[in-house]
Amino acid sequence: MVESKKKNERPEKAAEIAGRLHSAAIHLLRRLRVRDLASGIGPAQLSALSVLVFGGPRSLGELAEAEQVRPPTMSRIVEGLEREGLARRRTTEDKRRIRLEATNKGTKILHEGRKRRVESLAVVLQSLTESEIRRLGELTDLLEQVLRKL
Amino acid sequence: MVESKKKNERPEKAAEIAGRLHSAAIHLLRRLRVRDLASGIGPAQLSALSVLVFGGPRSLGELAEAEQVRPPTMSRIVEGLEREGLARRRTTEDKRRIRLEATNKGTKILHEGRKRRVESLAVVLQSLTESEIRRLGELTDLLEQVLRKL
DNA sequence: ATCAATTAGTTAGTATAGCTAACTATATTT
DNA sequence: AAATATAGTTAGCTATACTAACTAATTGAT
Repeated sequence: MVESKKKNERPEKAAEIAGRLHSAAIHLLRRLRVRDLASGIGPAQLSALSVLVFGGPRSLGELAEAEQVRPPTMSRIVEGLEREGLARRRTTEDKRRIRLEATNKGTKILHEGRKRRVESLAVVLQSLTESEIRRLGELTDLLEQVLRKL
Repeated sequence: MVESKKKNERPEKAAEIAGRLHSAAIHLLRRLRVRDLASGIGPAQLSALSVLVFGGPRSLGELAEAEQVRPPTMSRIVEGLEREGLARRRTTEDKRRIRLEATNKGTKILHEGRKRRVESLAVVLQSLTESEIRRLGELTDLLEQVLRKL
């Protein structure tokens, strides 16, 4: 990467940071995925389930949108969740729609799995100084803010 | 989330940040993946190719380790890259080993694809203030540092 | 009130990406 | 020379993604 000291360096800096963030996200998930597997539930199922648990019941289309996948993909993900007894489909007044909700088992599994999954990351974070942890929290805020605009 | 004002709140804070970072990483990649697809090359192939392009040639085992996947998985990823003419296998002195290298086409595709993929993120970043971008850069440093310990 | 259009979800078929187990071929060690 | 170890591949399974085409239900227009 060639460095530029010209006055308009913001776009380059933004692009560089974007690339590094992207790469960091890939590697973070690769490492945490290992722990996901221990719970016997895939990352897409886990993520969808967490929406139901933390965000409450919703339709398949809404869940697909929240998870940024197409409806057929979500249909299969839910199929897996249902097979494992982690979520259920409920009929609604509008008979085309379904209402998806987490079961007690799903809620429990999620909390346990989430803990295990993020545990190793949390361990590393605890080795940081108080101020580094705080700064990482700020990064997360900023990142969440950026994601809402994306 | 219940807030705690007790003196030992670091572990909780770390766990909470770990969870949010995990979730943010998932959603960041989901959104950027959409642009990946435009290049007709999957995310695993793209990521492996970028190691070859930016990090230079290496064996299959080394690449698998860098990418945190098992050798059979990398074998298939390379198969795809080779089929598309983006990388090639070369024999080495030790005839068990292979040397993987990016082709010119692979190098070119990667640079173009990388740009397009991260473009939408970079656009959003540019809408932040100068100081927010700088802070995001600093915080990305911190995240990379954490990843090295993970 | 009926027929067309829209909406919600599923099914079918394809591709990528992950795993383990078992295999082949080469290199190293005893 | 034979046993062991290492590097990759092959085979077979699962999950996750897509588009296209389907069914069923609702809404809208005539």
